[in-house]
Amino acid sequence: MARKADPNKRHDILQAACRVFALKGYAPARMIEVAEAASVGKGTIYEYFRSKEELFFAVFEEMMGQAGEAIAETAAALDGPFALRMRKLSDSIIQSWLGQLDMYALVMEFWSATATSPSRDRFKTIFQSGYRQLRRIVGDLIQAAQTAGEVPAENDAESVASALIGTWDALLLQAWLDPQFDALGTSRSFMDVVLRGLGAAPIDA
Amino acid sequence: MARKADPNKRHDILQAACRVFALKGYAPARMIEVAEAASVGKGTIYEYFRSKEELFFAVFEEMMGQAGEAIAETAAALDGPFALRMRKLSDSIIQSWLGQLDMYALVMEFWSATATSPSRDRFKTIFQSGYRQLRRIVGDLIQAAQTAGEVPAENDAESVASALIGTWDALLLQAWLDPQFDALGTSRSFMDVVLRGLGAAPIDA
Amino acid sequence: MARKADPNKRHDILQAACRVFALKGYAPARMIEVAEAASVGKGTIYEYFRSKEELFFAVFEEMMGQAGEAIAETAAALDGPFALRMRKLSDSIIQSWLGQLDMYALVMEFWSATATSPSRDRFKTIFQSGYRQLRRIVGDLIQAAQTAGEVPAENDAESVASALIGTWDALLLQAWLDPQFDALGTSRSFMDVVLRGLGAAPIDA
Amino acid sequence: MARKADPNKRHDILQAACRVFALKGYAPARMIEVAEAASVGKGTIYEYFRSKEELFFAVFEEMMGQAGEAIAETAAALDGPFALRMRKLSDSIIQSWLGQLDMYALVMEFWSATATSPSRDRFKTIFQSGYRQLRRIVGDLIQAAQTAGEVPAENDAESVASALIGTWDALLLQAWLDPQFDALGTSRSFMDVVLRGLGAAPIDA
DNA sequence: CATGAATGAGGCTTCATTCAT
DNA sequence: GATGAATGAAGCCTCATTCAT
Repeated sequence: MARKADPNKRHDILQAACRVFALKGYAPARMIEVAEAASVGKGTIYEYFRSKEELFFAVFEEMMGQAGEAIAETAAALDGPFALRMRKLSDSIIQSWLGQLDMYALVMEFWSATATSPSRDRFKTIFQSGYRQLRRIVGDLIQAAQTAGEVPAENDAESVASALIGTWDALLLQAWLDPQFDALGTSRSFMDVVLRGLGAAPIDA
Repeated sequence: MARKADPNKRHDILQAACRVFALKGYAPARMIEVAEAASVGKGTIYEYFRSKEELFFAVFEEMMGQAGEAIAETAAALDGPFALRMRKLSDSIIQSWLGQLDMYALVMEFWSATATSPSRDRFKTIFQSGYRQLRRIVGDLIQAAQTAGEVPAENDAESVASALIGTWDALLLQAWLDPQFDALGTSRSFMDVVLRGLGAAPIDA
Repeated sequence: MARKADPNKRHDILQAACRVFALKGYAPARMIEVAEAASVGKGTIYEYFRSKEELFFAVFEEMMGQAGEAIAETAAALDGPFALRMRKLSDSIIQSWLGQLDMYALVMEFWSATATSPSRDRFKTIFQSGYRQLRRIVGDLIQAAQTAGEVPAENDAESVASALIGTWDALLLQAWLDPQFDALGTSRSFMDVVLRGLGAAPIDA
Repeated sequence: MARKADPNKRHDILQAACRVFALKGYAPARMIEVAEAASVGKGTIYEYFRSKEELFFAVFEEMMGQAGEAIAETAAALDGPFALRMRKLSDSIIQSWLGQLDMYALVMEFWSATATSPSRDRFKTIFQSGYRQLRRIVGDLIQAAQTAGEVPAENDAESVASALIGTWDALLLQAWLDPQFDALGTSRSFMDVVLRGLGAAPIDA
């Protein structure tokens, strides 16, 4: 990824591409639309990105990186009893995405690219490492609670972590599908069940 | 009379399109590939489907319809105590999709179409009704157990249903992303937690 | 022109083709439209006509033949003084076409085919012989009057005939272009001038 | 700045399209042929014209505009007695078209488009205004002569104008149909008759 | 560096024609 | 003979990419 002179311009283009890809999808998006959205000439994009595909991947990397950082920061700031920490993490993830639900279309495009893009492997790798990171954060949270004796150790922390991540993902998907859907409320109700299943002390008791 | 219309031809084309779209994705898929996969002429596709878009939507409808039927059948055949019924349903869904994991790429194309296709609304409608159906099946299962006193009524059946469905979805996604991922095992571990959280009697006790 | 068994069906198809070609033009007309207009199967057309081109040419031949016959009949029935005969012929031609002005679109298609069709020569030949026939009829009318001493012989009957034919043609064109245009009145006014120019006694004197 | 837009390119394409449409006709003409004739890439045409249809219409507009201008100029330069002015106008029109008789095929395509093109109305409008302009020029010429007492006022100038225009049109058509046909001689003979009919003093007397 | 005019590969789709029934 | 399902050649047009300015 040869970065050219003006890093601002690169970033502008990335931002513009993000909006355009989110709105139209990868294949239907036109390079000219990205150029116009970034207020640059069509040729300028190619000064910063080798191709449409490359641009899309760069958007993907950027977005995943930011999402990962945001979660890592949130996780690092967690405190209080186990159930509360889990609730906070869950709420934070759900809420941050609810605040930019229109970006979910973009996530779908990323998944699609992971399935069928000529460079699907790059997409796959990033997605996998993202999942791995998230799984580790959640898994560590549970294991720490198990080690600390806050919850019994009988459950497989890894599995629960994987499943919870999936649940968040999917609740956001349903929210995106149906604006009426109460993703936050549903996630809280469900987290209560899961936490009880894990043997955690209820939050308010 | 002319060459009698082969009543299977529409279905053959649909099958072929399913394979091609799954393999290449909607936009990169070529009509000629579908034609060749179906062993028909390029023009023949247009005897049965107005356009590429229409063909894709038909594949979507067919697939969602079949998936819905399969789950409805499975749900109708459930018996035994609550925890077992849930486990059976979960296992059935996970296993049936694991058996055709390559079709998951297609599901992602459907999501992508739902986000950005010109006829996204049609996709959205089908997806929503599919989710609604599944939510009802799972929700009814839980409520029946609550009514029967098998589990306490304190939890919101609807929320748990929504979340569980999402979890299955997302576990399969992870399995598709990483062939090493044990979706079935993870789902079982997680279901144990959830069932305990719901207050259900353990399966083997 | 291999005529097949059922001459009625051939005629039906010809009629249908005439309507369709007049309405849509040669290139935009679809064989299926002709088939439907003739209430026959698409393949049936090919039992009677080798190709679309051939069908179009057959329509052309038919139409030119009928037009030629009609004019010949009219001409044969002319009587009275020269000016009256000319007026009658002129009126008859103008009126018969005004009665089927929508067919004028078809004439334009014929001209177009004469210019650019792969078999333009066949079209050209028919058109030329049609013009020749008409020129002879009108020319003979004038020459007969010259011979009979009804008008002076100083003018070139052939030239006047050619020009008059063109005038009728073009007045009908203007009528087709603009439904307000009074082709009959214009032709009468003009014929008066021409007849006076030829030295004919006025019709009403 | 990018490669500077060649201001002639639009015109070059128009010229090329003119040749190709004249030679092959609208429907059989291929965009690639136009591109090659203009020595540009296929896509370049679409930088200047939205579609094949649009290109064709542009050719039409251009041609009608030029023809109109040419006639207006000729008309403005007319002098001498009435009969001479009419003769000059007639000769000028006939001769200018005889000099580019191959363009007559294009005129026929325009007529055809006026009859059957999806945008026939645009064609119709242009044709009508062209006819109106020409009718006014010729009509004014006659009326001026009537006003000046050069010819009696008994004839309808408008009608004669309409008919004469049609006659020129149709004589050129016959010339195009048959290269042997002497359009100029015929038009002169006929003009003599018409002028005599109008009561004009003979040219050479 | 930035630009946008020019390009042409390639896709979707149409439709005249064929031919099995 | 009549039919219409099947076909594939061929065309219009799009749009990512290039490169002269």
